[in-house]
Amino acid sequence: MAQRRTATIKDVAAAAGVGIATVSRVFSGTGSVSAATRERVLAAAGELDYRPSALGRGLKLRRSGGIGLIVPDVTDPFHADLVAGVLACARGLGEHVIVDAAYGDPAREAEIVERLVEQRVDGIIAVPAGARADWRAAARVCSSVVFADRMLPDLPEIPAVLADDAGGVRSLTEYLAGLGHRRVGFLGGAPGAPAGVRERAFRDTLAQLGVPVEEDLVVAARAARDAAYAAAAGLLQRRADVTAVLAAGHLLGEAAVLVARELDLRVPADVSIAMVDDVSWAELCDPPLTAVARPGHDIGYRACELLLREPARRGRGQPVLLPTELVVRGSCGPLRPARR
Amino acid sequence: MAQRRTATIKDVAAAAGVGIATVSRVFSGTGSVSAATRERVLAAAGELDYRPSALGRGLKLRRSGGIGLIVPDVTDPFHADLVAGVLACARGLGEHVIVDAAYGDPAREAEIVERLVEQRVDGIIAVPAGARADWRAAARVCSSVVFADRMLPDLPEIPAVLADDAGGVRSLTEYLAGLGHRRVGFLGGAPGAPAGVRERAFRDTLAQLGVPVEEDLVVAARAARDAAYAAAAGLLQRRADVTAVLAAGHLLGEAAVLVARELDLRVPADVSIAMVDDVSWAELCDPPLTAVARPGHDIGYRACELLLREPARRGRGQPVLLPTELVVRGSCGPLRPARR
DNA sequence: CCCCTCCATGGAAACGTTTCCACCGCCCCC
DNA sequence: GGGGGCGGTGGAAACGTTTCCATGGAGGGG
Repeated sequence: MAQRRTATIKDVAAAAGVGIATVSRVFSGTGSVSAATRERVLAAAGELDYRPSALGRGLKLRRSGGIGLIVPDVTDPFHADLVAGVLACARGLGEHVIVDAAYGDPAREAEIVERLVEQRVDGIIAVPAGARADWRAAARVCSSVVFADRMLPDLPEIPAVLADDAGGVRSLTEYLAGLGHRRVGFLGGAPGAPAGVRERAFRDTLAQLGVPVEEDLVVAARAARDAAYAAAAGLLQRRADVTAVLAAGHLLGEAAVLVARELDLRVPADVSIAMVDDVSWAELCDPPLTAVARPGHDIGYRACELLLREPARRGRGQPVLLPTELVVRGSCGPLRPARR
Repeated sequence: MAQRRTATIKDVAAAAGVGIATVSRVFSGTGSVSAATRERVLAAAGELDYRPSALGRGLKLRRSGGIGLIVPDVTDPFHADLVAGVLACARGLGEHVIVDAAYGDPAREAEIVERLVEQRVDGIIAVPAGARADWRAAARVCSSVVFADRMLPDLPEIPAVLADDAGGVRSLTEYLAGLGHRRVGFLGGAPGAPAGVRERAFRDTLAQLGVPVEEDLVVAARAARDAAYAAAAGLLQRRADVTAVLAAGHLLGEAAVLVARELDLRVPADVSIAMVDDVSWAELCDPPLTAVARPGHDIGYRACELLLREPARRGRGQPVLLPTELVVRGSCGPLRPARR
């Protein structure tokens, strides 16, 4: 039982009195093997505690049977959802998933891509941080690439699965405007960030509704807690006349809630707050936060499907857009006389 | 540039006019190669866009250069932290990480272990769901196993890295008792769950403080949102005289907060609430929740270190215990006259 | 001036699979 | 009754590395 080394296909073949080709056929399910022989092979394999080596198979097949997944941060609830979606799909297709976090650093991301290529992964799903990694090379050398949640303007040819952020922000903006708000603050992502879609949607929707956009109310912050807090604090202190805040991400929403509390602003009596990303704490807040849910799990699942099952549909056409959903809770109220 | 197939070590050797052994030495850093030759090899490799294949190397070395990580749910903030810790450590050691989620299902877990063994991972880190997976076999066949956050009583020989849950619950219990609370409800994990440590610590601490434990106040719930909610609702409705609730996990804490709100109980005026797991929403709650922080990131990091760097220290001795920290916020107040 | 050592290098044998090919009976159909 | 498939099987050649071993010089000490 406690054999010197892990059993190989050769050992099984010898033990079962057949050729290695036959053992291979039994385990890979290809070709034809008589029932009796299969039985014998399986028995021998069980006896020896044999597990086929993915390394040997991978070398021969020139693919590892796994995919790579790069997210900015596994700790972020949205990205965690996305990871779960990829895992769910990959499991169904018999692939394992190598996960890594790039923390928004293009250099780190490039390094991860490099490593994944060496692993000869069957494909890479990434929430890309930047164009520094040689995505094209990765796609060419050994695998295909699908972007999730974000796409890179420089690389339109790489397929992507995105949430309909523009639609989400539009419904949020319309909702706030519908409540009578005219001076709505917008907390957005970093200036150059690909999330510019959300800011554009905000501006467009307001324009469409005939509400003038005050530049002063649109602020941008890096995707970090401190930056988000600073941005929110800056906005609410500078403009005491703001009656609603639209946070374009859960970190920004968190900051808005914290700053409002710090400034003793009642929600929604003094300010209405709404955000993008319906993370779990939105419901725990007091009052519960109105938010736009973005389907992180589905994005991951779909990206994985696109990568592994639909090579045909990849590469041509527009990114896949998944719908968002407005979840109205208690953090937004009708316009009241300006505070102060 | 767009070569027919990805370049191999042979192609590089031919292009550089050297033997493949030399190319191998250049890339693996072993043996000695003259500077001039190294230069030539690197140039040729660059020209051909060569990446060594981890598959070939793995086959020869009989290890894949990756480790497996099994958690109940990547979406859970605590486990996400743990994953991040493992990733951080593994990256430093040049190993990749295959992540999968077992959702508390021992059968699924066993299947994942099986797959990881086939991948010939260098080791497995698991937050184990049960003893159904053949952990011993996994450890024997190809890799070593380290448990994180939980251990299995049936398998004391498998090394583990845990949070000092007993200590955390003790400080929480003492804190509540110190505020004068005598009828403290305890929301704990499923009856058979390994988290029994927490319930025991609760009972022991109370006993030590001379506070009698009322069985009626100690309830258990499966690790799911609905079960947690049901348990919390049951407790608070059944015993209106409870003045404080200790939730032994963030899902249970969430449930307690929601139920308290549902029942129109003011926190902490009517009930004090405290929980294990200092997840990010604890600070966003109103009032912010007092909690015991468990070092998820460190647990992951340490488990990975133990697995990859300290094979000597594995196997012998007690599990590694990492300290917790009581974070006092505003959700617990001094005892007041019973509600009603 | 010779021998021993050491560095730089190449050849070749693993590592554990899959799969092409060839082979052998057997059954079925003409 | 003979020939042509065809199901079942084994041999052997890849797949891309690492590494042991052998070889050939160069240099240094006796």
